[in-house]
Amino acid sequence: MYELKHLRQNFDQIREQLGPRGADVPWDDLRKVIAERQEVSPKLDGLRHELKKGSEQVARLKRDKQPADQVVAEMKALGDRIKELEETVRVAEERLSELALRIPNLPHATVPAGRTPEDNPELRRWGTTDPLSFPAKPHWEIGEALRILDFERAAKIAGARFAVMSGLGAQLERALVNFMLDLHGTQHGYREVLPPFMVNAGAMTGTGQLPKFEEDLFVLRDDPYYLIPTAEVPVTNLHREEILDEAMLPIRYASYTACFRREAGSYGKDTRGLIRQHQFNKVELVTFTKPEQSADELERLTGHAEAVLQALKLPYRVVALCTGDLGFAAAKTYDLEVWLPAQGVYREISSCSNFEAFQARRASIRFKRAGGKKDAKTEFVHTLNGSGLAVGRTVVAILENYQQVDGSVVVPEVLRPYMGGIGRIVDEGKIKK
RNA sequence: GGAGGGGUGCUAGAGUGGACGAAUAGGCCGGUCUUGAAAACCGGAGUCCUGGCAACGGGACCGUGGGUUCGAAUCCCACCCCCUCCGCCA
Repeated sequence: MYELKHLRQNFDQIREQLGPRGADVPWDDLRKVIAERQEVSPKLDGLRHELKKGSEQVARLKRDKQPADQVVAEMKALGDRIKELEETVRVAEERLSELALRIPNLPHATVPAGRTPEDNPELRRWGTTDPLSFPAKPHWEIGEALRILDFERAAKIAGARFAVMSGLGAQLERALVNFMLDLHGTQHGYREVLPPFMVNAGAMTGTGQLPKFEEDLFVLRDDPYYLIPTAEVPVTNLHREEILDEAMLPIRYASYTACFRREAGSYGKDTRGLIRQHQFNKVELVTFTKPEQSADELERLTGHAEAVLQALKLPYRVVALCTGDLGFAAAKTYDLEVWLPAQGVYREISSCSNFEAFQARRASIRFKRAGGKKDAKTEFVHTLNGSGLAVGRTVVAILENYQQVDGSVVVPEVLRPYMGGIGRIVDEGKIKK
């Protein structure tokens, strides 16, 4: 209902501001269904009012031992009429939300105009990208040679786009998760959350994955659950259908989860290595703020993700997504791209977004101001999230940036306490190639 | 998976098919009293849709969805969730 009201009151403005982003939306159908609902709904309320009065009259008559047959007959007819109208309204509202849930978010005013990723402006760079003193190898070659990454056996037990990590590779992954959670928890003030890795359709709708992107999700065959594509889904939906106290805001969560993505439509892209997997680990930052805080919060959250890269001494740059590259639910997004020397490119390792009230409206996440007037309405919170960071891609960056001429990989200093003091990954030689 | 018991407001917890948007208690907010507080007393409070500048109206909401009825928190059906016991299990 929130969606419907918002849409009805801002219909033309939304349509106009969306511009090409709203190209898929059947605006005329929408307008028609909204009008229909607006026409029938008050009628229905009126009839219900009559029915209520009539029924009260029946009660009074019976109490006074008076005949009520005539009123009962009238009310029966009225009841039938009401049932018809209820069906009409139900169908209209169903159709309405079906259409309305496919409308993307409006870009924030500060989002740069553009059509493709090439139009994304670079905001800043950190670290140096001097070439190595020897030819840089891609991470899959490094990992397979060290026997910490095994794509062949992963294909045997699962399929394409899966990896097995073992030995110090598995330890590196685990060290990164712990390091990131500790950093965000202790230094940055986030509360750690470990949610279910499967959710229901309601949660997926709340954050915007459904109904439009069902083909990107893994679905269970016999139970009504989806595997989460990101911790954003379970963690944002933690407060679905809640009215929060103003004093609770901002709420900041850091959450490790595995993430599952079908990657339908990306055949042939990044087929080698760990870049694009069906399952990967990620530490996600999710925050809820008051509307006036969300712009600052996005900068802050992005900084927290950057802090991980800086601590690991991995070179990166920050780009702002242009209007054409912005995701469905986001109002504004910064991507963090880490330097990969083998390909000589920056690759996305974190995406930090402000969704403003888009998800809050869908998931009904509201708050009430404390000092407000008596009749103050509830307001929608703003939701944000960002990877802090994608763990598999961080392993990629470490393998490639910390590789040595002898094929070993130096462990970044901040991770050593998490790896029993080990400073270098070498081939342990225990597993047959 | 089997058997039984439950889901009511911020919480606990009542609720014979009609006076129930819902008793009562606690908590919360405002006030009186007090140097201040506590206690006591008085008062106030839900969410959503909708009409109206407003005052103030109308409607919906007792896990969810159907059904019976003039009328459902209350009766019937299905589903979901929670608790207890049994089975299975990391």
